Amino acid sequence: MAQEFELQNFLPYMLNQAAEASGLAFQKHYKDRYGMLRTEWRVLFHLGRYGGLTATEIGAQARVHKTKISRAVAALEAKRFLTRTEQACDRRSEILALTPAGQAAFVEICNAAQRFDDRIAGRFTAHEVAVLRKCLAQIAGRDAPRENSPI
Amino acid sequence: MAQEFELQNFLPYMLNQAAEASGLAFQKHYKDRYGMLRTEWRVLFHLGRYGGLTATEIGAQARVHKTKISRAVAALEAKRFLTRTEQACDRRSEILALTPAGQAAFVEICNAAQRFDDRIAGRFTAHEVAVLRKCLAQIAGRDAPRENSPI
DNA sequence: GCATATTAGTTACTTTTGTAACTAACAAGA
DNA sequence: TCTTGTTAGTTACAAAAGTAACTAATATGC
Repeated sequence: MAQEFELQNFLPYMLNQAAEASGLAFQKHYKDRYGMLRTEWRVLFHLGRYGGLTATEIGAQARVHKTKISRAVAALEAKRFLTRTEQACDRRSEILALTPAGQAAFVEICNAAQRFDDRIAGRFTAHEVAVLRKCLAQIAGRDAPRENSPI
Repeated sequence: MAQEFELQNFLPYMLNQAAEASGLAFQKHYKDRYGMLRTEWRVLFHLGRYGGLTATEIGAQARVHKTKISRAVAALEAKRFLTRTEQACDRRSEILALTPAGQAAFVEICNAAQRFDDRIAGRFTAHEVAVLRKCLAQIAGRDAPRENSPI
């Protein structure tokens, strides 16, 4: 059995290669352009898309551990892309919101992402893309304990 | 445009989530069981599958940077999973080969991988899996400068 | 009100990875 | 032979991610 096994056809390996390749290519829109890390771009996205949120809310939506959120928020704040606002009712957490500069970056990166996605999808038929998305969603949803796994 | 963009439907994001979920689930077969990192398992695979190779040959086949290979080889050697044999003709490189223990681990992990792959594929129709593999291979192949990128 | 538990977030420490510089061995041309 | 260049691999240092422990604020049960 092990004699016929090929890493090239192993789905987790193929997924990893495809994810790395596309992720690496997309980096230029947030890393090269703004010096952001992936988690920073994700936090930026959630704030841009859903408005003022607390760090915990972002972590829950993005399924990212609070440590990573904390670091990303600090980095975005240093870049003047977001501001924190204390809440009177609960002084433990703060509402995070994008500054105009953060908003601008959000819009630009989202537009680039949309074009990037279109470009990948353009290589396949509509049916193939539909199947791809369905399979990816399925695989991401299952097999993933996820609650607190990617810390 | 940025207003409608959804990270959940962004292919690089979906690929990343699916890769992480499946990769995390498969880890137990090499990390929990043998304390190996992913690159170690990949090196083990190449040696098990293709026999004695030098570090550079593995790196070329697996598209992994020599630094990562070097560290993986050292770790596998410490676990007594491989041995190095000097070449008289070129004393810069050494032929790497699995020990019986390394062979055994290779066989066990490959078998687990085959079952794991079957289990994922089993959630979809044969046609869907074919489309998925085709798309993944395409995406991994393009968009990837790869030569020396993931160092 | 007070002890205890929970929640939000940060900080410290460890492991892994990225990047670059380095040593050693070989190759090739003057 | 003696540079100069290339290749194989390792090591050193920096950046990032994982893990756990921590502080501060709030909630809960008595």
